[in-house]
Amino acid sequence: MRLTREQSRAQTRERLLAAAAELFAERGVNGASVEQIAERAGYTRGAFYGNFEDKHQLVGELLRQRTLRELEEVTVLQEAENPWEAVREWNRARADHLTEWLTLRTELMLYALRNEEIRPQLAERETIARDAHTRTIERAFAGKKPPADPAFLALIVHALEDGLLVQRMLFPDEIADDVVVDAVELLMRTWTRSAEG
Amino acid sequence: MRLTREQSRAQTRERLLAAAAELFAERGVNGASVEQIAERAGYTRGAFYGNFEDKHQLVGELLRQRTLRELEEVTVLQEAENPWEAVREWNRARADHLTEWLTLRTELMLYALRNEEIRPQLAERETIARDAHTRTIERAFAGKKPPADPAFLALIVHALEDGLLVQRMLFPDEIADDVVVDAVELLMRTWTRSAEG
DNA sequence: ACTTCAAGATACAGATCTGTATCTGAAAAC
DNA sequence: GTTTTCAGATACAGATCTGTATCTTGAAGT
Repeated sequence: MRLTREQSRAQTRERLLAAAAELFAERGVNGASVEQIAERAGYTRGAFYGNFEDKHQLVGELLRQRTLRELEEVTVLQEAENPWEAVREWNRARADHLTEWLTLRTELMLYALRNEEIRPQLAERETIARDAHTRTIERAFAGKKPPADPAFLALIVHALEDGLLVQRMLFPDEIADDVVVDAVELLMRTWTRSAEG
Repeated sequence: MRLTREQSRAQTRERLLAAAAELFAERGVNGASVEQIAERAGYTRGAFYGNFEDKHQLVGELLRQRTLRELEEVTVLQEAENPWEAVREWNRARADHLTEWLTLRTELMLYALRNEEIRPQLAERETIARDAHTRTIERAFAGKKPPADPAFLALIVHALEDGLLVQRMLFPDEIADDVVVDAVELLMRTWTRSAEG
C-alpha cells in the first residue's frame, strides 16, 4: 500500500517513539543513544533529527503519549460494567510485559523528576488517577461512614497499587497477577466492615 | 592528622562511593561518567581505576553498602522501645533528603533489574523487609484472627510504604512526612477491628 | 512529463568517555 | 637516610555519541 507523504512521516515518528520506548526500558534513557533508537526503528540518525529536536524532546513526547494512554485506560476501566473484574483482566493482560512497561514508566518518572519543564505532566497523571480513586471510594461509602477522609483512602489505594506492581515486577514467580486487585478488595472490605461496626 | 596508607586508601574509596551516590541521584547511573565521579570526590580517574574495576563494579559495591545500611536501620527500628514512634521519627529525619535518597534507590533498583549478577541482592533486601513486617503483624494479631494470611498483609504494608514514599517524593508539599505511618496505623486499626467483630 | 520539495541517508567535525600504560611523590621498610 | 612500594596523577589511543551540513530519491504539484 502506498502511503501519502504525511502518513509516511507520521509512521516514521511513531516507529521512532516505539523503538525509543523499547530501548529506554532495556537500557535506560541515558543508556540509549540516538543512533541506537534510529537503528532499532529501521532508520538512520537523519530520520531522527528530521522528526525531533533531540533526545530530550523525544522523551517529552513519549511521556505525553504514555500519560494520555494511561488516562484513557483509567477512564475505560472506570466505565466498565464490572470495574473490579476489568482491572483484574487488565493486570492479567499486562503480566507478560509488566517489567518492560513498569521499567519504562519508572525511567520516565525519574527523567521527569529531573526536568522541571516536563514535571507537571507527571503530577497531572498522579492527580487524575488519585481523583478517580477518590470518586470510586466515595461511591462505595455512599451512606456509610468511611474510616478516614476518602481522599486519604484514595491515596492509600493508589500508592498500594503502585507498590504492588513493583513487587510483582521484582518477584514475578512469587506474586500472582491478581494480588493487586485482591489487596484492594481486602482493604475495601475491612474498611466497609469497620464502617458498619 | 596523618593517615596510614591503608586508611587513606579506604577514605578514597569511601569518598568515591559517596560522590557516585550523589551523581547517580542527580543524573542517573548512566548519566554520570567515571570522570565526573572522580572529580566530585576530589580525585582524577586514576584514583577511580585504582580502587574499582569499572563503574559496573562500583555500582555493585554501592548497592551492597546501601542494602546493608537499610537492613541495619530496619533492625534498629524494630528493636526500638516504641517502634511506631521510631518509624515516625525516621520519616521526619529523611524528609530533607527524601528525593535524593529515593531517586538513588530507584536508580539502583533499575540497575540491578538489568544485571542478573547483582539482582539477588535486591531480592534479599525485599525479602528481609517483608519478613520483618510479617513478624510484626503476627505479634500484633497474637490471639486474634487476622483478616488474611499475615504474609499477605505484610506484603500490603511493605508495598504501601514504598508507594507512599514515591508519592511523598512527587508531592513533597502536599503529603506530610507522617502519612506513611498514619496510613499503616489506619490499616492495622481497621484490620484488628474487623478481627474482633 | 517536468519541476519542486521534503524525508531520510550520508558525511563530517567536535566533544566526551573509557581503559590502559606510564610517571611521580610520599609513606613504609630497613 | 636510603630504598622500596604503592596511591593517585598524567598521558594516550580508541570508541562512541551528538548535531549539522549536504546529498539523494521518490512523492506532490502543475
